[in-house]
Amino acid sequence: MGRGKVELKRIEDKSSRQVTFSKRKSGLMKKANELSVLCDVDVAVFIFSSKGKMYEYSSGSSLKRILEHHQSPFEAENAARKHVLETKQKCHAEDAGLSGSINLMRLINRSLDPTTDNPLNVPELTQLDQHLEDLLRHTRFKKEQAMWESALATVEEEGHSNQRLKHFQGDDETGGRSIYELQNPFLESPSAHFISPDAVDDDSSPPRG
Amino acid sequence: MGRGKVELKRIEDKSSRQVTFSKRKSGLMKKANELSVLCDVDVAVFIFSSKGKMYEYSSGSSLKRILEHHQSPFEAENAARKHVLETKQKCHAEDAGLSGSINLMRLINRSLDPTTDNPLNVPELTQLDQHLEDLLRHTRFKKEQAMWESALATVEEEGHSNQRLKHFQGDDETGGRSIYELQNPFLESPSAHFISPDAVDDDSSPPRG
DNA sequence: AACGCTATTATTAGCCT
DNA sequence: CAGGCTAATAATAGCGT
Repeated sequence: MGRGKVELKRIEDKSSRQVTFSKRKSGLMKKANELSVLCDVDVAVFIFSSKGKMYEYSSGSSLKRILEHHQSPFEAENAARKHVLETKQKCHAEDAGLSGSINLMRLINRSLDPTTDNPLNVPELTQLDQHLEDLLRHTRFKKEQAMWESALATVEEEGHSNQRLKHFQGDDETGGRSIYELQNPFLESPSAHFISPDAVDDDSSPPRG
Repeated sequence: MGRGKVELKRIEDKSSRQVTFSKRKSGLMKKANELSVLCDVDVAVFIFSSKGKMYEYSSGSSLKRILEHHQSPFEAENAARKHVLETKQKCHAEDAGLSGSINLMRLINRSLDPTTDNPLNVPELTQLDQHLEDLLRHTRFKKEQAMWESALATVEEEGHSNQRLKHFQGDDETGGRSIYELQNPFLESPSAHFISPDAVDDDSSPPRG
């Protein structure tokens, strides 16, 4: 929508690409905000320019409350899940875990962006720390569960092709011990990496769209 | 833009709100894609409906490579930073850490969404586990660093109002030991929560916009 | 609830300053 | 390069099916 139609391919001219970026970026964020308000949903938009600069929009409604109340995304999810299980209707508050994860994303992005102009402060880092810890615990639990299920499926498959199902419901004399010993999801090498935490400031043209 | 102008407030009629959501959601994602292609940037859009369902767009260019190569976002960030430090020009590949974090966000979102129709499988959970571990290490390093700086600033401040700066550059006989003993960022209680990892499947109408 | 159809409004490409 | 301007294209609200 302009003086001429435009085809969907990278704009080669650097100058007009920059202009188009600026215009369309604000357009996108306006649209995101409209969607959020009109339809009462949480929206987050992240844009990473080729220079590594991040631009962000997020409809922080329940977000800020979550941040202020120092609630972990896992706690929120847990509460949400309980609520879903209890009522299964009237869904309206249990998105806290999901929209809360927008906040987590923001923290992660800021923590990973070496060119950000406001790096995380200590309370934010502490919060991120706790969130990550919760998430890690949650992830490992899920992994353990998934591995069990996977192993169970395998055994069930084999038992099926051999004779009958007979998948240990209390009376297992199949010879092997138990599926629970097939793998231990918690035994993973910590995979250490080296870190060079110097902050880089190469902000020649700070954007403010 | 339609038969009538619309004001920016929540659409109260549930039906038309749903229709508008569907239409504008695809519109937003189209815009996001256009911005990504035309301006050669990475874009991610996350939408969380009030029912807790997540919709997502992301311009997965370098993303998939990162996922396939099993690269942690921290490694990516580290590599990116090195590259920035070395060349400081020709920025084009070092956004891997940032766009890579989009992938992390996707994993996190899927892991937190109890209503997703494709929960994380074991390789994905393993990958998420490692990413979170890296991020946690990174975050704690940053926190430690930030605490030191904070403490240093405090001491400097006090020294300033007392006499002179004199902030330990090797010859500190100020009486106290060292700022490094003021706080230990790694001493945090693990903050255990209980977990109810049942998967809930309440997918009455799976979206496909 | 999902699709098609316009009348309308919204966004913006190319210029100009 | 950052703002206006305007012609022109794009998105979509309200209907009908």
